[in-house]
Amino acid sequence: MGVPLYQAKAELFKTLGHPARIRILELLSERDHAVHELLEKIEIEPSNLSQQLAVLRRTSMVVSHRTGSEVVYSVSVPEVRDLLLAARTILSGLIAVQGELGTELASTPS
Amino acid sequence: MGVPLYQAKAELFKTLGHPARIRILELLSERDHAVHELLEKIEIEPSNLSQQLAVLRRTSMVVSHRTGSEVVYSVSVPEVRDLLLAARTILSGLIAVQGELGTELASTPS
DNA sequence: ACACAACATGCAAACTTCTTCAAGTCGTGT
DNA sequence: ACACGACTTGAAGAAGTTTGCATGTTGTGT
Repeated sequence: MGVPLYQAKAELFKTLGHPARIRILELLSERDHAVHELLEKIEIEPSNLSQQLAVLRRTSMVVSHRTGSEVVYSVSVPEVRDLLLAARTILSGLIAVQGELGTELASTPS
Repeated sequence: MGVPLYQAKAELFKTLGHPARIRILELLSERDHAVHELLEKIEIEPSNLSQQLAVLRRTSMVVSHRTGSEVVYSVSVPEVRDLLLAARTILSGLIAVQGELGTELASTPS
């Protein structure tokens, strides 16, 4: 076996750990987008977008192909959408937990 | 609204983007563990483990409480397990994609 | 052949994260 | 009160990431 599974997982999550890359994947999981379309929807410099796309390409999370003068990107594994949804669920769980912690702190008698 | 959702997601994933933290969450999603139990199962220095636990604590992904002389950690949001499973699914999807890419490259006629 | 649009790449500065060591806190047993 | 085990915290250097600018590459229209 090559890399331990937990390390591969860590690298996958690290790849997702950037706001621009999240937005890209959210947009691509709706439908394919050309780079200039992404550029319209994400506030970021073109070269920066290219860098972030390169990161996603290196991990094979997205693939690209030229169509005439534009380059179109798509997600390579549709389950990415599930991952983003699971994240959303956990996020609401987390704010609930943080709420509890806050309440506890405010209402602790001693 | 505070922080945009995609940024909160990115931070969640960033928190997961470290092998030790993945292992911790995997172990804790099975059952609660005291720090010295984690230490037996994860190859890492005690102070480093503490640092990683602190990261998970800051994001409220885990909570801790003392029981006598030991400190016991637990996951605060059980859905974390789903996220780890989703990651595993995507990972197998990814190696499949990478396999395809390799094949394509090897078999391209021109 | 030339100019232009659409992207990608190289690189350096600014910033963040990781790792380890030394020092500190908090219970437990004696 | 003292020593010890179980953890946590602070700090600093090493390592990795992010961002933007300048420069390249590759198609398209003229």
